[in-house]
Amino acid sequence: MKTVTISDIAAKAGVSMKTVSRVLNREPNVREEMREKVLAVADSLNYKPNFSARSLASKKSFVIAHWHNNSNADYTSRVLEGAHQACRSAGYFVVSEQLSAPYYETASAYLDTYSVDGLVLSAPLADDADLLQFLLERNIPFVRISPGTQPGISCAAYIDNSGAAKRMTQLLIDAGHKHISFICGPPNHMASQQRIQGFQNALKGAGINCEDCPIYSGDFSVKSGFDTYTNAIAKQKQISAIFAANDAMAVGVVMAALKHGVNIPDDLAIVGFDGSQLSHTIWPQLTTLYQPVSEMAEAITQSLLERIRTGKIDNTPLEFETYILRRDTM
Amino acid sequence: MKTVTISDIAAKAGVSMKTVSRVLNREPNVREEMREKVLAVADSLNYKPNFSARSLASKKSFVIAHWHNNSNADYTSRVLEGAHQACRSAGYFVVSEQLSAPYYETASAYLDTYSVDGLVLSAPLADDADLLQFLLERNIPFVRISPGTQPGISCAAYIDNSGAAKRMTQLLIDAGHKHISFICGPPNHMASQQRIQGFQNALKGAGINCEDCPIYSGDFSVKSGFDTYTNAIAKQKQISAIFAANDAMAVGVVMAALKHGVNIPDDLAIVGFDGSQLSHTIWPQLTTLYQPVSEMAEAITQSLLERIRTGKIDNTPLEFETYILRRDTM
DNA sequence: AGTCAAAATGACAGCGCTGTCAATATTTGA
DNA sequence: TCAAATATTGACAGCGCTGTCATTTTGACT
Repeated sequence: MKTVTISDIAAKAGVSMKTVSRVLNREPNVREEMREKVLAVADSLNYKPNFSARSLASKKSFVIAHWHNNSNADYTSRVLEGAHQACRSAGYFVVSEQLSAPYYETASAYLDTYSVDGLVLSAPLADDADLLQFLLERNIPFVRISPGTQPGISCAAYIDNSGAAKRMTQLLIDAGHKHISFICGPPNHMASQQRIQGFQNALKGAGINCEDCPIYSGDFSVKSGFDTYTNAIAKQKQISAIFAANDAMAVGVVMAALKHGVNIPDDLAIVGFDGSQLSHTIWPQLTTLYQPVSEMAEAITQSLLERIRTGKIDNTPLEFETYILRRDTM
Repeated sequence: MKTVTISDIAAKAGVSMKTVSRVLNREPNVREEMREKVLAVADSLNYKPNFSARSLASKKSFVIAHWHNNSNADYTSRVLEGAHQACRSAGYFVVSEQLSAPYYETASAYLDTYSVDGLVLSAPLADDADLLQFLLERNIPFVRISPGTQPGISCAAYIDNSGAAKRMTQLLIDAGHKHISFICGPPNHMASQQRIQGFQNALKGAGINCEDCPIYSGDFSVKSGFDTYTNAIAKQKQISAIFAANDAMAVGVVMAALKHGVNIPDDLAIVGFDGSQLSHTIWPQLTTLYQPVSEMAEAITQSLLERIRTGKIDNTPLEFETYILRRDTM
């Protein structure tokens, strides 16, 4: 089966190769009738473009890399799914890579070997200062999902962390809780700070004494939630609800509370933040806040492709809606 | 910064482009001193090969696709990691794709658009008869991880399911359990059948009455483990241990048992099979059987690359060792 | 030294496409 | 109506590499 090339199309349509190329690449300055004729011929010949040739001639790779340093495979796979979705129609490949520290060195080695047209960075890698500076210097297009720092240096997908945390806290308050503990993530993580902010706003709005609502910090791992409950919260019997800044820590709290024989949610309500797979894998199922990770990834990847195509930089952040998934733990 | 090409190397080394190409591609029939000189010059010029050009000229894509239909992101990410590992040194890309049903149609559409040199299929996709036939017909090199059917049609990575299940069962028996229930996976899944086999072998070897040890079937999901315990096992007080054919179902059992107020492991021992991330995320941590998924993927990918490079087909299965991770639930 | 096969090397076309720039067609405006 | 401006199209080189096949070198054996 002979490969069909644009020169075959050109011959059959009675135009030049370049015109065929223009049509296929949606370039401007082609008459409508020409476009239609070429498209029809291409279709009749069952033409499939050759990426390598395109890539060689145009010096683009048609590869988008997704880099992460997140051991949460569920989160990563949702990001990847969205990125794929965006790339499929544009004819781009996505390769997903778990980057190892030191990030910018690994990145540098990677980019020496493979050529990529753009990068999708997901949190917390999206906040690695060295890596960001490196990418900026090398002038490699990148976008970020839920970065916590340096807003404005790239296009990014966000959720309203503060607002969402406030709504979640309000839910707890409405249920009558007055002693609510919050477990936040790493202190340098802006998203976590924003969630604390929303938590405290809700408390203030309801006239609840912040001193009754201690804040602890974990590291976003299941273990840190488990340990925080065990070491710090278990003995404080007046605390009737715990809000963890992500699902993994919330699950850790659930597990630790279960171990202490606590009745969930009657004696202790627990809520998380993420809408992760894990949140409904466990029993009791976790009440959490759903983030549309896959949609965020798709949109941000689309904007990356747009930037690559047009060369125009538009760093307007994309904000996404979240909603509470109310389940067993409150 | 001008791109360094093989013709630059050729000029500086005083040889022809073709000789440089031979050296760079490890082709035979190059004198040792020539090889060394070329390599030295390439290094001094900091030469980086151009994939597109190579690909265009050689009609290879240097892309390996990993296809799966597994919603278990943890498992998939471990496979991907291994595949990456194998491809990195060979200069291949890996793209990972969740294939949607009907598989062979999606596959066909995918291969019409993208060109790939080979495929890594992970279970249960590795057992889709239509897809396999399609790949065989199109003569696309592929390898499989833990296939349950049609051994011999491709190179594959295996573990000794029966032997491993036997060892795990023996552990339970040695701890004094005489009423052990087994939850298997989908009946057409050979790995699951082999695990049942091993379970029953151990029972027989210990002279335990199989009728005291009922077998139920789930679908490898957390929910099916949860439901099986709740609907079928909970009321059988004599059952003192449950062996689930994978971690997800075992976790479901743990969760359901927790919900029933059962004391684990004193009143009920539970063991899984996989060594998944999930197994140690929950409390109590699950005793499980570790499978070296990532290593399996790496080895099998290596053999795929070998087949692509040499054209030689060697479908000798690769068998891997497993070991029991003993934790809280038994 | 001479012969011949095998090993090593090189010349060169061309993979399929796009960028550049020149050529031609069409529209605009006076 | 005609020149100038603009839109559309085409010719062709060449992206960096490998496959093919011809040529040269080497080594083994008379």
